[in-house]
Parts: sequence; structure tokens; C-alpha cells
Amino acid sequence: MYNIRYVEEHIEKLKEISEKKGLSLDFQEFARLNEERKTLKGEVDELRRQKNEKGQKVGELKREGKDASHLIPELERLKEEITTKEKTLKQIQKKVTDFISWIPNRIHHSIKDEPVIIKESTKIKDFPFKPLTHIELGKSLGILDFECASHIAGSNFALYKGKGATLERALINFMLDLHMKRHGYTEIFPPFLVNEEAMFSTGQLPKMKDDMYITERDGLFLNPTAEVPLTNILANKILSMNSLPIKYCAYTACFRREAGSYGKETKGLLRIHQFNKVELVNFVHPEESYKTLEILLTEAESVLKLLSLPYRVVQLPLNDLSFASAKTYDIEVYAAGVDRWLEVSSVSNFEDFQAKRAQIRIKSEGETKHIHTLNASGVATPRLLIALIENLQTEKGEVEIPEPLIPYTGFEKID
RNA sequence: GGAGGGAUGGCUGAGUGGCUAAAAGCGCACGAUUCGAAAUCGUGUUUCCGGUAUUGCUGGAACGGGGGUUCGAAUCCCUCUCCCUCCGCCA
Repeated sequence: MYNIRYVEEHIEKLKEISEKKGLSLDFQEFARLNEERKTLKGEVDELRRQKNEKGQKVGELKREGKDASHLIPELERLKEEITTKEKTLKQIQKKVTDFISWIPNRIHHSIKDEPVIIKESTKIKDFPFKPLTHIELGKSLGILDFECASHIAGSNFALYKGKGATLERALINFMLDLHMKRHGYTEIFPPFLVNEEAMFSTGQLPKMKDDMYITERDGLFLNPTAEVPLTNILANKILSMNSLPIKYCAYTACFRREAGSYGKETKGLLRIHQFNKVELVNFVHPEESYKTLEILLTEAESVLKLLSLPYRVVQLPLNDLSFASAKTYDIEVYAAGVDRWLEVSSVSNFEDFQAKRAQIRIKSEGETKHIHTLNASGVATPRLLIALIENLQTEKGEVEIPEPLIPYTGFEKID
């Protein structure tokens, strides 16, 4: 969320960023409204000044035991005029701040027009047979039942069963332990439902509203990512310099309507309305954030490394960059059955964008300033599970559980 | 769901109608002292908006959110949110 004066002084620059991120915002209209706002603000302030001055006089006269009634009509008139003008001013002010809330975050200078593959891990292993998809394996092994899920909830929901459900749970616990014990995260178990303010702070609102599930009675949002509750833990706080960095990780179920997506992109576990994800959020000093971004990337990557899954890291191009992000790496895992690279993690630096919306600050050398926030999926399970069962399937149609996961599953293969 | 108590600056906490942007303490910043530090002393220390000008002056607004009473509200009334206590219900 930009400061109004900053917007006023950087219209061209912000217009350019908005366009690059695919938003056509009417900055001319903004400039017009803002001028109107300033004029009206001046008028209202002047009327208030007069009113305060006269009101004070009434007080003085009354204290001296004198009559002040001759001043009242003028005060009534001023009051009325202020009320009217202020109502208009408030409307304009709201329009202006609404407009500003739609301006996306700035873009880091390293961002290119095309995706850049930063690194590619182990090569994809050759199968001596045609690997099956997770949908086929899920059915034959009895561990995934999409038909059943759609009867209970609707299309594009998943139901995990037996060893499938256990494997899902094992993955979550494995990842949480990894980040907590090896990467120094504080584990959090937050609410899955969040309020509108929280959604606004992290930048999901206003832009992504159509993609959210909202509860009817209370107007609460089903969180689309643990980034929302985690980042909001520190909303409206002023932190001391030495409390940074703060690293929170959490598992939550994530809920997304995925409005507008359909077809084979959504088959099986590829894109579902409810999924599980372990999320990492970092709160850092502004000067540290790009260094932290690289660390976060390696922390997220380590999940795939430990499970020996083939993956690559892509630096997102301009037109894929999200509303709130200044720079993002995607981690994609290869899945042999569907023969595709699947996004399992987004690693982003939001710089001070979310911190400004959420008012997360530090006091440093007597001055308060906004910190930087970053997050990474560490990682999302549906596609991780796809990669796992598709890449580790045997010719007999069984799935071998990788070594580090066995203590969590309690079994070595799914058959 | 019912009854009561509460929400004030980075923190603790005073303040029941104008003299309060807000006491006091803590913290923090700068300076003095010191070889240096601690202690001590001094000064400063909320944010946003407008005007003017530039590191200042000036006007307005904000004491959980919204509304009301009043010439005038941190202070009185209503309402919402959150926290605490008690009762009820419940996994």
C-alpha cells in the first residue's frame, strides 16, 4: 500500500508497474480526484479552524459569566457546512484509497520478460516401462478417490484413503520437522479462517476476491495460503531491531475457488480447491531481504532434495509476477506419469509491500520504518504427492517410499 | 447465548466536558561527564492530511471501529469488534 503523496509524485512509474503486472488503472482519474481532495481538505480545515476559534470564545464568555448566545447561530451554520463538505471529502478520500489499494508492488530490477531457469537438479530417470499417472495409480492402489470427493463436496476436490491418507500426513509432518529442526523455524498452528483485514494486508484483496471462499454468516475468508495468518501475526506491531529475523512456519489446509480454470490442467490432484501446504514466512530487516530470498529458496528446495525428486527453479518473468511480489522463484517438480513440470513452491520477496499494508515496523536509530516480508511454500503437497508416486512407481504398479519418509509413514511401499 | 469490567503513545499507566497530543515512569535517540563504560545530569522522542517552505513554520484530524448528545468529547450516550471475570450451552 503506497502512501498517497508517494503515488502523487510517482504516477508515471506506478502506471508502468501496473501495466506490466497486467492492471490498467486510471491514474488520470486518480490525479483529478486527488486535486479535488486537496482543495476540499483545505476548505474543511479552514471552516474547522473558524469553528474551533468561535467555540473557544463561547467557553471563555461562559466562564466569565457572560452571555454567549449571539455566537451560536454562526457556529450552527459552520457546523452544517462542515458536515456537508466533510461527507463529500470522505467519499473522495475513500475513492482515492481504494484506487491506491489496487496498485501492485514494484518489480525488482532483475526480472526479465521471459522465465529464466536458474537451476535444474538431477536428470529425470528413464523408465523401462510407460509410467502411469497418479490418477491411474491412485485408483489401482486404492489411495485416491476423486469420484467420491466430488460426491461429498464437488468437482476438483480430493479424497485420500488408506496409505494415501497416511502418506499425505507423513509428508506434512516430515516437512514441518525439517523446517523447525533444521532451518530454525517457529512452528505455528494458525486459524484457517481469516478476516477481511488480514486478507487485505497480505495483498490477496482486493484483486483476488473471486478466488476466495467466504463464509456467509460471518464474512470470514477460508485462507488460500498460510501466508495470510502467518504474516498477520505481527500486524500493527512495532518490533525491536534485535528481534529480527523472525521465521514462522505452519501447516494449513488452503482453499481456492480457482475461478476460470478447467480442462485437463485440473485433472486429478493437479489443481484442487482444498489442498495442504507447509508455508514459510520470514520477517527481516530491509537490507537483508534479497539475501534471505536465496536462503528461503534453498530451504524450500531441500524438501525435494531429501526426497530425491527431480526439480528445477524458475525465476518468474514480468507477466507471471503476483500483485504483491517484487521477485519470485518457482520450484517445479517433474512428474513422470503426467510428464510435466509442476509448480510446488513459490518463493517471494514482498519487500515492504505487505508490511505497509499490515503496519509491521521496527524502531531503528530512533526512526520507525517498515520491515520486509518474504514467504515460500515449503511445499504444497498435492503436486509433491503426484511427483512422489509417479516417479517412484515400480513396473508392478507399486510405489516405493523414499528413505527419509519411512519413519513418518510407517511403511516402505504402497501396494 | 446472558450479566458485568476493560481497550489511552514503543511499553506500563494517569486523565469524568474546554487550560490534554495527552501527566509520570520505563524504553529509545542525541549531548554532557568518563581513558572507555555503567551510573548520573540535560535535551529530544506518535501518526496522518492540507498550506507554505524545504530539513522549519502553520492549519486540521486521530485516545479500539462507527454513530449520537453538546458551542465544545479521551471524558457523557448508543452500537460493533476484541480482551478479562461470572453464568449457560457444547466438541
